Amino acid sequence: MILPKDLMLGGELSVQGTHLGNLSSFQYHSNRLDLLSDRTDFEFDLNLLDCEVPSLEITDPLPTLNLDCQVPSPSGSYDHYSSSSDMMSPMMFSPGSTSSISSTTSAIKSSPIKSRPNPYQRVFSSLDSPFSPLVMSDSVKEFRQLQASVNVKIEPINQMKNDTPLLRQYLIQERIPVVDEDVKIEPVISMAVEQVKRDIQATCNLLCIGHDPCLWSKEDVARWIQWTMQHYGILAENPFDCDGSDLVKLTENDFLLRLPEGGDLLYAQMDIWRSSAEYNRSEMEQILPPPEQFVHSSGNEGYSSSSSSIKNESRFDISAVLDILDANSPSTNMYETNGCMSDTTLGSPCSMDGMNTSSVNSPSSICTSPPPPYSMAISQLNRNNAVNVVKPASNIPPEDEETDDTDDDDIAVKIPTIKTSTTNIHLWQFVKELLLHPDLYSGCIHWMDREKGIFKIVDSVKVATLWGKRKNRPAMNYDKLSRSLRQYYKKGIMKKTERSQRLVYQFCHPYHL
DNA sequence: GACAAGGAAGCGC
DNA sequence: GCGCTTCCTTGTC
Repeated sequence: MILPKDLMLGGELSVQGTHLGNLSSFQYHSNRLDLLSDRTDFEFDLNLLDCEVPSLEITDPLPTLNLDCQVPSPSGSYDHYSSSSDMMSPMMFSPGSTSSISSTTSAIKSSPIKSRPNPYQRVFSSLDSPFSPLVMSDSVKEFRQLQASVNVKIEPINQMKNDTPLLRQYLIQERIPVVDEDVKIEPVISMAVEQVKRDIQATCNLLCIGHDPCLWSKEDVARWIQWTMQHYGILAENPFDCDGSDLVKLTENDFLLRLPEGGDLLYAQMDIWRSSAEYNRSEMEQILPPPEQFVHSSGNEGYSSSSSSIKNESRFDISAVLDILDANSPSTNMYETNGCMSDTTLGSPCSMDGMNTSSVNSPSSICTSPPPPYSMAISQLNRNNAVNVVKPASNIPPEDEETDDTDDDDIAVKIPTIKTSTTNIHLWQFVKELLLHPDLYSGCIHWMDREKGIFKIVDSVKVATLWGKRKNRPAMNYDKLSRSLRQYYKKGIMKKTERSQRLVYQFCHPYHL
């Protein structure tokens, strides 16, 4: 179940008269109910029950909220909502999942539960929950004792300094309790902001667009729209024929008018990007002296250009910092384990069965989104930061620097790649890149079943050649490339197709998304 | 012959 | 250590 984004929690949580702290969040997962307060985290295993889960009563100032959820049956499960998903991949719900949640709360009614990824959740997916869960599912008896009633008194969340819808959303979804004013909120804000930056940076790298939507060209907008729609499974033509400055002026209604199915999601994403850009601007204004002062203090006339250019360069300085953060992120490791992450860990590739955990998706019901396809690329940014400062993410692919005029180059040049990710890109990412540009590469590789991630290499020589150019391996051939692809079988990135077919490979969920 | 599958060693980061 | 790259063998089509 997804908490409506405008539902504010924070009131007292008591179970059978025992005060358990202030409720920060509650969630239904496929097999458990989580109640989270600022003191601890209660987890109930629904599989141990043959009865309905306890009802939650939320009293003033909000209307009563009655959640009447059925224990999952073998044929269905509750919508799954986990907090550890990886950023660059959409979190999905199991297509077969069902939910029987009824509510009398206006907030809930105004926010119908949809089997779609929550854009806010996706963005903030990679942060660890600050809670150490207290698992109480070992004993049915214990649960039955607690089952009697859970009374939640809701009190308005105190206004936070620097509060923004973005941060509030993060606090709620990442189970970070909203507390009294005297509690330090800065570290939490910092975490949220850094995570947003990291996610956005990754997307920028992937799409070769700037961080600030206001500065996007029409092409940038189209690229971002296409990418976002694809990741949210929105099947429609891009209805936005405008540049970034016009895009950011659109309201949610404007988005919905243009895109009734999914316009709200796109708007939410745009809102995040816009907020982040504004935050960056304010941050830069604090960090950077005025242009004139810059010139005076540094003596470098190179900085005497317009303030906008200075901001632009600074933006990439920040990227370098984010790269360092990214390099230290546990997300990569998460992918490599079993592909699934718990709610309290960072995203990993998981299954689309349960929405969940960041980063790309697997059959397990716990995980959710795929590992960020750009993680490696980002990790290289720091090393190549100098390049970035001079030439921010551009559409100039590595091939541009070569003098080779072969047809392959002509094609490769069109691929929007990032200089910094040129040689560190993973093969599966490269393959996806080709697959995502059927207009350019359908002649050598194409999807056979996009939903299942099955694709066919039509021209093995060309694909290998392109890969070799990207990796600066002139001796690359299909034999070597296919060997690398087969390595992905063990890693869970790809799998053998049901029926062995020549030159046909299949991505594991959710790497193809 | 082309390709699939996988072992093994090596390399660069 | 990871993610390939390279080389190799064996088997299938």
